Amino acid sequence: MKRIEKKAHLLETAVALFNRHGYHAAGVDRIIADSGIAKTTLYRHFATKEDLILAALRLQDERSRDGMRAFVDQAATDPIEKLLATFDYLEAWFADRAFHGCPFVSAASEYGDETDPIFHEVALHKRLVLAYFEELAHAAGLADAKRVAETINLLHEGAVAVAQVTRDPATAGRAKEAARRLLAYEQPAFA
Amino acid sequence: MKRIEKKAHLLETAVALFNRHGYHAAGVDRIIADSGIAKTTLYRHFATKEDLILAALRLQDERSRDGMRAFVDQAATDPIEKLLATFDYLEAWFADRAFHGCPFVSAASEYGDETDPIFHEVALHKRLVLAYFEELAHAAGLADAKRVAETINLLHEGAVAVAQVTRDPATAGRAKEAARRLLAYEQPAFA
DNA sequence: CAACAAGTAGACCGATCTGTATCGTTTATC
DNA sequence: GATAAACGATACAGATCGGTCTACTTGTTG
Repeated sequence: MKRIEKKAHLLETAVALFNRHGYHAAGVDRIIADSGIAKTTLYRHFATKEDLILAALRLQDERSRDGMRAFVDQAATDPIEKLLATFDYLEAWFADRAFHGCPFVSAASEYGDETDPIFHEVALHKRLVLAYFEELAHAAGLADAKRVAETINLLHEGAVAVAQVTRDPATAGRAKEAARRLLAYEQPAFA
Repeated sequence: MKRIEKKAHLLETAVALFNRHGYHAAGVDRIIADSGIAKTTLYRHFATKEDLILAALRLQDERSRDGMRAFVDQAATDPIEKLLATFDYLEAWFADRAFHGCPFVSAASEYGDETDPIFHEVALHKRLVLAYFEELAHAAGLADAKRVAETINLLHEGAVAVAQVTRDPATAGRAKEAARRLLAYEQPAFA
């Protein structure tokens, strides 16, 4: 492994352990043991464990939003169908063995103080995801794009929470059907 | 404080700390410090911390389901209106200072192993809540009560997750409106 | 009142936590 | 090939973790 890859490898290991066991339960000792990288090296790249958590969240924010956008763009061209395709992206995520619920919601549970930098990072991610839904709803020419985006967001978050406990990827499909029925009755902006 | 109340007081303190800080972060030492009860007494009532967590979850399962049922029964008589009233119950919960997301989802995040007794307790609670929605949907005479219940459940879980991060009790109202639109197009069982 | 159960305070245990210090080795770059 | 930065291995520090133990006090109940 090249030196430049070590930081990335540490982050990947941390992400996996944080998602699987939680942020408090996944200790630094375990992260270095699983990654095979020395503790000194970890603390050279990340000043504290909190820094490592923040970096893990930022990585997953970027990766999940880029991934959803890429998935949606190749799945559909019609904006309404794109909104619905976001649920197919969810289904693929749920089917992944590594899925253990939303890492951001989990982080908000363990660091729920609103002044905590970790909570702030979570809130930022959620705002950006909602903004993407709003972008799609606006592109679909819907009269109340913001409200539609909030509803889609509710169904997304609900599907994630339900799938976390039931381990059933089909949960995404049920959320998609609810979204389809709701979208069927939405009015276009200039009608 | 009567002796018999000490166990209950310990549980209340534990519930508050678990919800505020998470299950790993809320240590036994802090629970006894906040409750003002000796550690020996805690371990007389609860063999391990895991037992305490399980008891905290069972208490909240019972309390939340009984509370929702009571709230709904006094809020409406029509079964459809009862389904919608569950979102008003959510709104009151979100407005509570002590609200920090769903304690069961948080527990599932920190104890995500499916063989963990804590995860099992979470899954049980979620099944019972879903069964209640199904009971209401069935009473409403809806053709596909199970699917309707799952959709209501999705909106519930979504509202909780969104409110955990946004701290906005009005989230419940938005979920309620989505539920109302969906229910408006549902078919009765014998029509 | 006697007797027993329950509660208190706090020392203590071994394990684990985050983070640091030491020091020899590897790697990249000029 | 020299130099400097990065890495590895490991010991260590101080705090905290869940949990036990002892010795004493309080409360309940027949």
